[in-house]
Amino acid sequence: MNHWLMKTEPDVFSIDDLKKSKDQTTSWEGVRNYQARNFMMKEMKVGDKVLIYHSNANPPGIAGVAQVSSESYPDKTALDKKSEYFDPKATKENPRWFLVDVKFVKKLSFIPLESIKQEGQLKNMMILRKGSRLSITPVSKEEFEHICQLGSLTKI
DNA sequence: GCCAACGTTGGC
DNA sequence: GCCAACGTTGGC
Repeated sequence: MNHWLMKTEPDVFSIDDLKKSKDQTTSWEGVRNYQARNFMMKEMKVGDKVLIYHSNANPPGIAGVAQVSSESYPDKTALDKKSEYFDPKATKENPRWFLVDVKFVKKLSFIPLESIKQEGQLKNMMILRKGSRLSITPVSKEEFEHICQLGSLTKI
C-alpha cells in the first residue's frame, strides 16, 4: 500500500467539507498537473492512505486522513465550459485529466507546517522542498505513521 | 527542440 | 499583496 499527501485549499474544499460530503467521499477534481495526474492514474490503488493538507491557509498544515476509494477515471470538469477547471484541449475521446475518489477517514489534531519542519524524521517530505508546488506527493510509510502519531497526541 | 514570456502556486 | 519557484505555451 502506498501513502500520499494531497493538498487542498480549505477556502475551496476543506477536510470538514470532505467529512460532510455524501458518503464522506468526493471526486478529487481540478488537478491540472501531469505529475500529480500520473500519480492518480498509475500509482494510486483503492485503499491507499492520504494525508489531507491545507494549503494557502493560515496556518497551513495537515488536517486529517483520507483514503483512495476508486480507480482513476476522467475528470469531467475539464469538459465543462462553465467549470473553472475547464480545459479546451480535453475531449471526450481524450479526456486529458483523470481523478480518483477520496473518502474521509479521520481528522487529526491539526499539524501546522511549522511543526512538520521541526520534525527531523519528516525532513525529506516533498512539501518541505523549496518551491514544491506539486499538489499530490508520495509519502513514506514511516512519515505517514509519524504524522498520525503527532496528530493524535492531543484531542481534537 | 529551444527558450522567453506568461500564468500559477503557496508561504510569508 | 509580494515574490520566488516552477510548469506550460507557443513562436521560431
